[in-house]
Amino acid sequence: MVDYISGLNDPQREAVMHGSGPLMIIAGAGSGKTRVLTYRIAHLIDNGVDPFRILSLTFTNKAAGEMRHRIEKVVGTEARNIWMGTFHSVFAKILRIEAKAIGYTSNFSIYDSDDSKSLLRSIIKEMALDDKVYRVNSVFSRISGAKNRLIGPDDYLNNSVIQADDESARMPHIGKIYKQYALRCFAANAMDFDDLLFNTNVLFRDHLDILNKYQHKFQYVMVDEFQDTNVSQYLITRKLAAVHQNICIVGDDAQSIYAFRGANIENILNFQRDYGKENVKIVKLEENYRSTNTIVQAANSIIARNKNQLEKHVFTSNEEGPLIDVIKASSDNEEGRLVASAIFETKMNESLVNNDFAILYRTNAQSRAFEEALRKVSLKYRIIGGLSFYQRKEIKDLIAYLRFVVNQQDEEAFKRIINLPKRGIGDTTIAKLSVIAAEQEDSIWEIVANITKYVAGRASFAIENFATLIKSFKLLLDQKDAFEVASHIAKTSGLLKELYDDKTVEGLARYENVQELLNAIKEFVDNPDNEDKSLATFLQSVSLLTTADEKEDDGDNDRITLMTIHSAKGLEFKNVHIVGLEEDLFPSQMMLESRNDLEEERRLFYVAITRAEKRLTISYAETRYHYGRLKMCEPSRFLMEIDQKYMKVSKQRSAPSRLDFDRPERPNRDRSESTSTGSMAFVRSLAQKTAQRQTPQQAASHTPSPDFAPTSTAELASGQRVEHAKFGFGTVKKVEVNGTERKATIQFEQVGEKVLLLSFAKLRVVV
DNA sequence: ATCACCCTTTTTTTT
DNA sequence: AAAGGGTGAT
Repeated sequence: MVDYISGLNDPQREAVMHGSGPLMIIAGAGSGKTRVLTYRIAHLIDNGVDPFRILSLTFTNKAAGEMRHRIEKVVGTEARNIWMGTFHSVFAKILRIEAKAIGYTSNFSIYDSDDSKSLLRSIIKEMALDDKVYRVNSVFSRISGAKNRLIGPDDYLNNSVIQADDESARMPHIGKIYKQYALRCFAANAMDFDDLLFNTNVLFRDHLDILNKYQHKFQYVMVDEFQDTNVSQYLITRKLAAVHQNICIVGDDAQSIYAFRGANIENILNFQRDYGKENVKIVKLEENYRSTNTIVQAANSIIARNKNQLEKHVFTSNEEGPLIDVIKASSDNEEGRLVASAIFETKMNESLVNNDFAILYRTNAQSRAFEEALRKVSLKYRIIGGLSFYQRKEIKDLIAYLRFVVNQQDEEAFKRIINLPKRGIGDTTIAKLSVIAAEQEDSIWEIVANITKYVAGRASFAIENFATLIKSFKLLLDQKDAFEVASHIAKTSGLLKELYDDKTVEGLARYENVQELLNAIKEFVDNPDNEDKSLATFLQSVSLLTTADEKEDDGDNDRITLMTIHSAKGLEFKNVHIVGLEEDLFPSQMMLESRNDLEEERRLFYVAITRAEKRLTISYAETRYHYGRLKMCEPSRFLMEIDQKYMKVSKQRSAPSRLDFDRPERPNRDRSESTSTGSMAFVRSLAQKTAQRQTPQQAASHTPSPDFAPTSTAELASGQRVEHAKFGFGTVKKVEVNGTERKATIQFEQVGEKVLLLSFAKLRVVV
């Protein structure tokens, strides 16, 4: 037997050895939490607990896979039988088994947020509501918020507080939309992400026999990243653990960064209340083994500003380590270059590998500048998250076919494929079909499948062909495996041919992507670990992939990792660059405006800092292209909030850009008192320090950055002078569109010293 | 029915 | 920047 106890410190050992009864582990960043969780499960199995009776909920499927692997090393292949995965994937699996009890069938579809929003769009249109008032995003987030608090459509409509709230937000009909949305999802035999948890709660509430079955099955329940669970998830775990009371939660309130999707820090406090303060064993893991003292203390200095936090003192006995480097760049592109060259230098000086580096940003859109810069210095990188493989149009198209063949009630999949490839079935025809379906009180598929009964003529011919196609695919479902069905569908539907005929670069890439999807299905079928090889199961696993789950490239795996801070949770790197430390970007303006939650942004920064083991570098840019427009940026307040004694200002590596000469006026905005002046003072001090450090040679070698303004747009009117950032190109005497003088939007791009005008179809600018 | 083009809007993080 | 929606031509 592997000795896994002796290497642990006291609290870690306590947590591992704790037998039955509720256990709460408050685990600071880098305190060896995963190790504890792994050994704890291994310890249980060693002591005779059946792996089938252990449920372990993790944050990503990848984390689950890794943990399973580590447990396997200790206890052997038995580890395969542990129930492990994300909340969504584990309960989707249970819902699939128990679907009948709540009126679904086991081949239900899972709507992703695009599907949900598209359905909401249709509903808002059908209800003749103003989509300017009822914006899909806000409607969706309100419905999602309600579901996460276990408020169903009827509860929503009957809740006077919520109704008053909607009233004051001038969206009194959200309840009706919610109700309609729920009905339509049900009719489509589909669940959205929130439904997977909501319906699990419904299942356990209304079917005590089923609840009982799982309560007894799961003798031990573990929940990792407990601070990121919402009420709906919390109640599921509470119900499941109610019989054995062997529930172990691991969390860190300082790393709660998902309140925006309903996560509730209160859950940690509720835990003690629910199981009785005297019954709950609490273990605090406060020693950080990951990072240098500088990094640990700097992180503490950030989080110390938050009012809402549990008492905890994270410390380390690691070495002091280098100070945190601060890089100031004049633009987002320059930030990319500076970070790339800093990584290059560190890598050479300390003989490190690409895997030792990570670049963490607040928003996915920030990755571009770093990608370009890294490519220029030939450093390999990988991007986690962003526009993922499964969100690409061609992939979603094929998946929509697969979904529809598995479940003909899937309305969103139907809308996607009915005229794809083009088969002459337009909006009018689809609208007609919906009308007939409503009249007959039948599903659209029933009408489509028997179209000749209802409509005759040209349109019906195309529909009949479509129906025949789908019926032929359905027949294959029972005879062939998922891969054969999928590749047959890809070929026969005409999707693959359409992409094959597209010989553009993008077309080629799309064709390869579809092949890649087919490969993934092949792998799924060939993988002996998968008991259930049905297409339905494949589709489910695909829709519940998390960003961290994305497949690694098989070839060269030594790569710098680029990702959002959210995706970085649970990971660690020797060298970390946190970039884009600008006010309104990080902390995010939206977060401050919509939820006024600076504390969550601070925790996010805390998470980012604590990813670093040895060296932390923070950077910001003074100007940035944001949604296509050049924006002047102020350094983030977070730069000041870090205890300054842990920071040093790096030498400025390039000249102030020409942008400095013609900054556009900042729009007037009420900045809150002290922060503004404070951060400006900080910038000045940075500038001073920088100036002092600069040698005369450096000052003389200022070269203007070559790639400043990739593209931008400008409104032009007659007589207006056209200027943008670093270049001007004269006065516009006239702007003509089809011979008529008018205002116009033009696009221009700088290539070297020249300015090219783009997008000229009908526009002539006379200078 | 489909396409090309233009204008407007959005504007974070993720299961 | 990118995506959605609308319009007029084919």
